[in-house]
Amino acid sequence: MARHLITSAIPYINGIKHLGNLVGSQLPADLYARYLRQRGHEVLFLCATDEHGTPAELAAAKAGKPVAEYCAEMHDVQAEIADGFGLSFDHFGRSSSPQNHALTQAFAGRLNALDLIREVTEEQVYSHTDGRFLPDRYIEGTCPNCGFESARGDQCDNCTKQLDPTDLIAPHSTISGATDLEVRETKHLYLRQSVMKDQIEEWIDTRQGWPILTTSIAKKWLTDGDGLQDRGITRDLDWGIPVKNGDQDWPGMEGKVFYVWFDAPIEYIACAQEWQDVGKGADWERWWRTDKGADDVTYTQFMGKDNVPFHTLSFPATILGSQQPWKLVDYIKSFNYLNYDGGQFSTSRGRGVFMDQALEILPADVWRWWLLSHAPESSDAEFTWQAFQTDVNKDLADVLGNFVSRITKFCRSKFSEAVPDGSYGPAEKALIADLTGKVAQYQAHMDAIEVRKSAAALRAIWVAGNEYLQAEAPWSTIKEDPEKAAAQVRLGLNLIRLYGILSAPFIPTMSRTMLDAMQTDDAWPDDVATALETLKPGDAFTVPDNLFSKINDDQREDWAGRFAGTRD
RNA sequence: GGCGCGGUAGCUCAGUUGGUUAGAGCGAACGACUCAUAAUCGUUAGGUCGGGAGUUCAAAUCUCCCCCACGCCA
Repeated sequence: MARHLITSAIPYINGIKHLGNLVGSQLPADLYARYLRQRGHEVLFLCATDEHGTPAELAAAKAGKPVAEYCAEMHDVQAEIADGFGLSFDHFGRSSSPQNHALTQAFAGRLNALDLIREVTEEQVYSHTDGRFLPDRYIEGTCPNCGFESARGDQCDNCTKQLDPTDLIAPHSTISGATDLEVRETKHLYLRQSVMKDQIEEWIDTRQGWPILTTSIAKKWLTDGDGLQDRGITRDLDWGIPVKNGDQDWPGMEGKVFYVWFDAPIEYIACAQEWQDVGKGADWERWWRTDKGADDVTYTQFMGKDNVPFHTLSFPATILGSQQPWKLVDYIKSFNYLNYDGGQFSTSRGRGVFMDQALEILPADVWRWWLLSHAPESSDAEFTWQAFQTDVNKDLADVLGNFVSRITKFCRSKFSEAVPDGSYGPAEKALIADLTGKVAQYQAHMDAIEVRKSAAALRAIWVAGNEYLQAEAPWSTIKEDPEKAAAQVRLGLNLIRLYGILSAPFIPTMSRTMLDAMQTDDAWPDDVATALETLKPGDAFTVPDNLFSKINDDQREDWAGRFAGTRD
């Protein structure tokens, strides 16, 4: 038994995430957490909402609510949806928690004491009407280069010229349209990542077997141009963690908050404190401090590729820079994007299926199965309704669901709703040998967090049951040799149990249904032969309703139209 | 413009350190079966591995050039 700390990239607070976000971090993290728990390992699986920053303030304003209230509500909404998808977080925290405030301030103080923070005076655009400094992308104006009227403060989308907000002709705020903008001097703190370049690079070089996607992104940021750059860790905003030097005030930084990229990953740690403080666990430092018991912890992070730089460079810079014995990540599993029907999912245009909508139209397990079996591991993946329909109908209804159905109904009609008696012969032994190999493959892929391959291996295990039944044909056997047929059915019922156990990380609800119907436990099959003897002659079972109803063409067309764009 | 991940059967994808007739699933055609959600099982068809040049006894796999798609950055 080992100890595994697992975190999923924390989703931003301003709205409900789409399926591409889900499959890029939370869902595969849940798959892995569930699997490790089933194998008997001690797991702490954490996630949270990322709540600070300008987008949260603007979303709250649009909703007409104070930002703290808005975030609290949206956190509960996201928590409920996560629960609906069966995401088995040990705790779903909030980056705005008191624990994260204190910890983020403590890290800043520590880094400052070690001379890894410097103050920089820079010019930023202030909007009187909005009453705030405007990030570059919230300023638009006419491009001085090409005359394009909607050039943004950081770049002109028309001629692609790199811009400063002060270059724009007739600049205005995209929040309010205000033109009463003014350039002001403001002071910010920068984390001196540049002096830590070698240390971080050295650390990354010690990481073995990371996905190419992960290391190539990290290396690029380390070596491109002038190498790793210092990065601002503060902003002129109201909503965030107040800048403090540990628990002391930071002269000159009054009214400023930490930049969201700095406090968000620290929430991974603070989340464990929250987990303890709400009474779900104890001794959180045992998971995070290598001097307090975390040296035997394996820490795995899941995230989309856009988050890789923060997890390979920024967060490690924070931790390494502190020179404190915090647990560093052991393995980063990163994902590419899921595209929607030939284009991108778009939150702003409401293109694609969002998590709440997905649960409205189909059970979570259906989404879990399809998304995980098509996880964008090696390259971007593509969601189409046509593929989704044929894939889940085939895999979940025809291969798995129908297997359960045909066995249980056959047994009920020819024997009873109890496991019949009969001993296994050569064909059964051969199947057990075959499955022993297939289960070993499945485990190997799950251990390696090869999501698609795991799904394929699991499916092959399901198929093996249908192959066996088709070859042995108990419906024929029963006419000449009822005892042999009884053995075949007994094996079939035990296969349902086996499938229920093995499938649980992917489709926990259907697995539960299968195991409940077989009225059995969910012990992992360390030995397949033994596992397939678990249901004994005479053990009662029930015939479950069909596990999954197929998606028909009308539904598919209806949904394809409904989710093509413009949500709400 | 620079960089990165890719470009393998109609579709979605596997193909470790270069080595026997390039694989899987879906879809298609045909056949078997009839317990089951008209489900299942089997067989077959389908690819000049984006294009070109090179290295090698041997390249989807290495090198160079080009094309395409996506993404990141300046």
